[in-house]
Amino acid sequence: MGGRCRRGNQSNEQTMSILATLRERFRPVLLSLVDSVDDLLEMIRPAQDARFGDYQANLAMPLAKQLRQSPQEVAQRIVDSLQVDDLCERPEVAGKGFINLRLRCDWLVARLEQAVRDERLGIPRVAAPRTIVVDYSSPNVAKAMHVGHIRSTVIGDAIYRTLQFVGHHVISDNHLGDWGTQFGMIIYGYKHFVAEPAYRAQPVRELGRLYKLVQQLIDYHAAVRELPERERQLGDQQAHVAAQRDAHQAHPQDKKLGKILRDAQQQVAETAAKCDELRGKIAAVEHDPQLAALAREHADIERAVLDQTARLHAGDLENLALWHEFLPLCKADMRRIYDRLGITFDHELGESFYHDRLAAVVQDLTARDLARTSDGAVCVFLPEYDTPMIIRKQDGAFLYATTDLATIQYRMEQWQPDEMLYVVDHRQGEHFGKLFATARLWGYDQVTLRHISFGTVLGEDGRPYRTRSGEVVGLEGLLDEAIRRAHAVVADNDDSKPGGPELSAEQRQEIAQTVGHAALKYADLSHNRTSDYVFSYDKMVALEGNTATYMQYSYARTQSIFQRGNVQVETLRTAGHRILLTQDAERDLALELVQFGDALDKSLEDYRPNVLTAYLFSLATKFSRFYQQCDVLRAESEAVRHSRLVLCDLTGRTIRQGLALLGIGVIDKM
RNA sequence: GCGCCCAUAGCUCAGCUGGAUAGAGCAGCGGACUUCUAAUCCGCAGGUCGCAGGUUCGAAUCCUGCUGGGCGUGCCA
Repeated sequence: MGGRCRRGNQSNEQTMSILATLRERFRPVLLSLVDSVDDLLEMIRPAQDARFGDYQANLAMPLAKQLRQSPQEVAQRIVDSLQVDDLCERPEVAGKGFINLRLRCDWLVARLEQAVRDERLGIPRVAAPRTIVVDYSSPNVAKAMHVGHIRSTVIGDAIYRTLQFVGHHVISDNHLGDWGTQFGMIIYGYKHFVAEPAYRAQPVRELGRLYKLVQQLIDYHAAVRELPERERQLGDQQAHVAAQRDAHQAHPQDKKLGKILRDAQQQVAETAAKCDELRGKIAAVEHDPQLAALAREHADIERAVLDQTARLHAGDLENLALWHEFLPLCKADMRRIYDRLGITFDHELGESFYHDRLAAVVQDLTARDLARTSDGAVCVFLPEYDTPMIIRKQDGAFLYATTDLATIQYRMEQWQPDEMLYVVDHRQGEHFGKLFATARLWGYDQVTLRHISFGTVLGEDGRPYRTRSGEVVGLEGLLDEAIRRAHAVVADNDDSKPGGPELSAEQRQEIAQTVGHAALKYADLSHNRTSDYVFSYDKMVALEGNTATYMQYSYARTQSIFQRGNVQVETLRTAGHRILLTQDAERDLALELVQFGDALDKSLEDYRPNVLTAYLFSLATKFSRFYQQCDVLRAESEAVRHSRLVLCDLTGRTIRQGLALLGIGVIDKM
């Protein structure tokens, strides 16, 4: 072969992703034609259709305009002076001026043979590592984690792992909600309602019950207060609808009136639903004599809870002691779930950590004239927003925004990051917009602050995912169910193996865990993070098509071949076997393998894990086809057999590595 | 009212800063197990890319308007 060092000492091109390599080859050619070439280089991309080769450059068309020549002519000029003969076949100009590139087989082979010998599969570390803080998960420790926490946790973890793999200095920080009203609620609940034996037996469970109880009582009083106003509103809106209906009937063809009527009707429906909800909350308490009694005794519970919170924040010894007692319990409980998911953080600096810095933040912003008092609250007014960011309430309390500012300040002092990523749902977009704008005014204008937003997890009815009774779905139950279903499939498949079952009960259980957790994570990661997605157990654990299981299955097949063939993988890697790409399926697989780096680059471009899942799915598909069409162990010759074994090994390693970056594990046998 | 987001095949979704005949998976139909795991593979069928204009050599992609939906909107996080 010998082609792999053809350009040897020239650059680190050997390890660059293919796209980057191709772009560097185009750069000098384009620079000889025009001044600004970066946008044009972006127009080199993987071919959409195999008929157009492996890569295509679409830059001749826009260039033709500037140069006042025909696109075909421009394309031909570029091709004529393009130096790619070592890595591509002769480039072709096609259609309206597309340049089609097909990689040479010997170049592909050289790439692969290099990857075989490299622990990192030939993926280089970035030349200029950045320090990046990734802020994700961030649950309220006082509440059990629920379905709403999956996306932030899983997406954040995948971004963290991927950034780390490509060589950045990444710091993960779980910004726990450990200091807010939730703790005031628990403290109040503990002081008034605790069942001591239950607390001694299962403290977190009892704290959870207290939290819910206090919440219910607060909701009750709020509902009692709010209902009359809502009913009055409903009456007004119904009268409005009646008036609009008359108007509409008088002018049935007037579209505007029709729309006004529909809007009014919709408002009525919304208000009616709201009233029902409030009545439901009231009824739930009043129909239960014990709850009703508690509600009467604790008429002032809302204010009392705020008071407990305020006392905690003010350093009240009793409340602080309770907080110190509860927090480790809650955190340990939370840790259990993270352990199951295989997620760790470099730091868990919760809201409480920043408590001492909040007053200074407000003071500093005020001193710099960035904040001023308005209606008794300290506000930062921003030109691009109608409403200010409030950093201290009328009553003197600090807010989420204040803590976030203190957090930015701390992170900048402590870690001097180049970038901070907040993996938080899209509803907080405006909050982060204001936060970042304020931070920049405050002087943090060098760091890149980014809100990595994501959509809501919906139920199959298209509404935010809830249980049938309307409660949020606990994360732990979700995991259990995923594993239960995975187990059923694993057992079923094992039972139906041609040679009879191969797995022990323990193995099945272990596999079910890996497969179940993977299914849950993958369902999330494979969707574009910015869109809402419909959660479905059936789809998630379908275990076929574009799922983690399909990849895990592909991986298991690679390992199974080694086992059946008694192949020592270490020996295989060091033996220097040549890779032979004779069948289409082999070349397709080879091309896909070599594009791992491209996939990582693209996935990180906009922090979209679904780019990586799409790559892995495509790789697994190419492997399945190869597996189907090319005998490995019974290959026609030793040379082909070795070549194919090496391809299997590379595929297995790439799948394992790719899934690892998504926080998903593999199993040798399933 | 204002602001942000969304609308692509029966269903769930991709579609990268505008590029060649819009792609997957599921569901449907038809094939392939004496075979390294059939959790697979091959084929067929299925779309006026919400509607109407505009920008351009070229628009699912950019702009405007409209329709339908979601979310946010001064002291929650």
